[in-house]
Amino acid sequence: MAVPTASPLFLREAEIRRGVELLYFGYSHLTRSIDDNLAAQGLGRAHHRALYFVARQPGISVGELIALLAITKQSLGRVLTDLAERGLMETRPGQEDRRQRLLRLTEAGAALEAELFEALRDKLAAAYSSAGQGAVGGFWAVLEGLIPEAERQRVSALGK
Amino acid sequence: MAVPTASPLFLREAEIRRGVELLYFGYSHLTRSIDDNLAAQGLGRAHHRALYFVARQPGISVGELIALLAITKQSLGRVLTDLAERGLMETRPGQEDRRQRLLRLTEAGAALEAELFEALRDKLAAAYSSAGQGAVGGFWAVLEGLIPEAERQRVSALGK
DNA sequence: GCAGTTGGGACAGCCATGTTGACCTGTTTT
DNA sequence: AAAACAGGTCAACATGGCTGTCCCAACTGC
Repeated sequence: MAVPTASPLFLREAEIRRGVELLYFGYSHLTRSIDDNLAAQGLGRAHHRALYFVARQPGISVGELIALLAITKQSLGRVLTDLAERGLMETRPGQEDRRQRLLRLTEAGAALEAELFEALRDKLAAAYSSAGQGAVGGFWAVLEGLIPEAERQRVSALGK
Repeated sequence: MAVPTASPLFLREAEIRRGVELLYFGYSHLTRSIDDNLAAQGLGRAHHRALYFVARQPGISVGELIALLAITKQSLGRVLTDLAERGLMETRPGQEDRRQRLLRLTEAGAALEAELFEALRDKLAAAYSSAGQGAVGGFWAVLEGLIPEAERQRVSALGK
């Protein structure tokens, strides 16, 4: 009866709440850590997400980026326009399908992305390090479990 | 020289990017999983955060909640007003300091929070389960490392 | 080769949620 | 009694989501 693992739904409430909270605060602090730098460039988080994923996958099409970020054409269009006007991003027509606009960062864009990434890296590296090597795999595994199958492939493909 | 762990900053870029991406997508999917339910009540994510933390710590003061959420009095005030008008939350003056308005959920509020929590629990329990028991500790440990010392205490205190 | 679909851009307007600054009311502290 | 504090409120603004509509150019299939 009183076997600890016998009533997972009930007993795990504390573990679940802990996970929800740590995920919320961890995510918040990581993202906030670059807000000042972004604001100094006149950019917001939405700009950073575009910058980040284009850095990660140069030549990505607008449609693919929309699917990845799960936002609308309109929302993404705004930030892409801003980034292009600031000389941080540029587009080239696709070779196979010339309707596509393949996105890539300019040198300035890549430099900014690298600078922002540094802050993320420092924070996350410190967290990896304080948690210990073994923890990182668990961290990844749980987060992967939160991502629906279909999307998980898209995400893994980023590390292509 | 060529010891694998000898150049952490350089070698870990891939691991860091993986962490950034999984954290982003994992957090996104978890939060999106309750958006429909919230929207059906005419509420947004900001309302849920207030609901969640008041459920977690009944009798929390407005000031403490502001500190926890790291938003302004104005922003929080809007959602608290909405929640009170909908009969989901109520306030009582503090006994020791009668300037304080201590927050708690009404029965209806608690019921709604429980319903929303169920969805979070299902998603996160599935992730815990697919990742394996051992992974959960690593998941927590890395996230804790992302939270600044001062705040970490506030967060741990939630499980009081 | 023409029709329909698709990739992308752009306009207009709405909503949620964050921000600041100023000011008011009570209550507590000194 | 004065100052500090908890909280509420008003006004105004920014960001970044959303919808709907319309357009163009390029690709695809009959």
